[in-house]
Amino acid sequence: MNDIFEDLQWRGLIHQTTADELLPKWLSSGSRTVYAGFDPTADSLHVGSLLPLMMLRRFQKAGHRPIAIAGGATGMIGDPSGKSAERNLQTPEQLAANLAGIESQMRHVLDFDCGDESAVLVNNNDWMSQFSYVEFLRDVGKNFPVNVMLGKDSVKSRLSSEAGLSYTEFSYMLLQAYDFVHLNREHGCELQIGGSDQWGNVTAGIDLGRRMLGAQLYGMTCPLLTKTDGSKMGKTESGAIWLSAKRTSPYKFYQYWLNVADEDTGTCLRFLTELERSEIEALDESRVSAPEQRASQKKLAEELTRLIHGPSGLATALQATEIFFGAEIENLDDRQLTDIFADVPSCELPATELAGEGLGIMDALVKSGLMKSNGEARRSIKQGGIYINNRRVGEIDRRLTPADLTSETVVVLRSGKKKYALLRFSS
RNA sequence: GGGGGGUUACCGAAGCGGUCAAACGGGACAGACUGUAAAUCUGUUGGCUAUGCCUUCGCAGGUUCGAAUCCUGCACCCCCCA
Repeated sequence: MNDIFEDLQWRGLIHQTTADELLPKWLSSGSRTVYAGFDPTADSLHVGSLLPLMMLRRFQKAGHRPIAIAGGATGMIGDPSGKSAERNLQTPEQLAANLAGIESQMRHVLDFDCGDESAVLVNNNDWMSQFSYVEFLRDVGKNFPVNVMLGKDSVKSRLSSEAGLSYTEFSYMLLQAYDFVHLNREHGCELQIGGSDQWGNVTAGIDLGRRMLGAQLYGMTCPLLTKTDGSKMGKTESGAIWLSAKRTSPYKFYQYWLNVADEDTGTCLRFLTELERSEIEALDESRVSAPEQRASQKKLAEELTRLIHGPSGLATALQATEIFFGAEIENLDDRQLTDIFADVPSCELPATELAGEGLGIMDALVKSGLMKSNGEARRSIKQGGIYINNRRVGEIDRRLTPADLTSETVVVLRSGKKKYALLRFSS
């Protein structure tokens, strides 16, 4: 059992704890059960969940038992953290499908089958839905002094704002607090971890545990993973970065991390990877001495892609990266191309188009959707912005023939630096 | 209800009878440079079977050899007075 507390501390992952003095000893003196909450509103987690997920992984590796709790019930109500839109109720089928998707992703990070320290995924709707309103008020609500609740930052800030706070949102902390009590009773869970914005909810759970069970529970929060400009990690103009390969291809996932700004990379390495301190410090150094090599970003992207998408996902991402940034495309088969160009639009054409004179390049560009009109295609070619299989096209009367097929049936068209389209010639 | 102003390409904005596919700025796209960054520089930015042809300047008509530009009606927007 290594000293997890010290490791977390130098990584900067400890924002606040409920027992600064006791916690290190408590963690190193036995196997504990730890939980963190996740949002089951989609069938995949996104990059924002990576930090708590890695936290659980660190605890599991240090010999503790992780519990991931999906907020099937609390997710319907909404944390009163300035969200404007009402949450929608999900059907039980949707929720089940989402949980299944999330669990399959968690399996990459957590070990669900290793005896005493096996990870567990639970859904708080399973026990919340058992309560009647009166029962909940009697068993749980009775233990919440309103003056304490009013003292929480999340409530105070909302009360003084114009938006106000609905009774439902005000009650949110009771639900989350009860989760902790339930997990303690059913699973012996004694520590809750979460983002620093969860502090109020975490401590509410600890208070409730003491009142209802007389139990000594602990809480720990991590800093939020944000970029230096204050925006959230994991968001791009085109949407969130997901952990599911279906929603975000391994290539895009890899590229996201490869493109992290220098200033943010050190934090990401500490928060999201398991690299040794010495290695991370060497990378910090490299960002000063040889920033153009971006060794930190490469390592970060590599570690995370391997963890989430496995060695084969990483291999695909690396191969795709090589191709997307210049390498000529050759010696690949349809399967590999399909993997690599997973995000790229493609269009089917009959193989006969290639026969005889072949298919005019301008025609091909328009049909692929890469260019809106012949005129645009003509311009781009003249400007040197069009490539076939990553080889620049020189003349506008270039024609595609079977010799241009880079695999059994595919020709790869590219406009500019990164815009690709596949033409599939089926017989 | 009365008076005035506006509606131009992706956006903003010139043009006020021919030389207008329409200045200029932004954006976007491409190229060079570069660290797959930022900045910078260059080019392009209605369509086509392309030194020409076609369709565009709120909508519908009209005047004229010729209209984004003038006239009439309609729609929408803004301002001022009641």
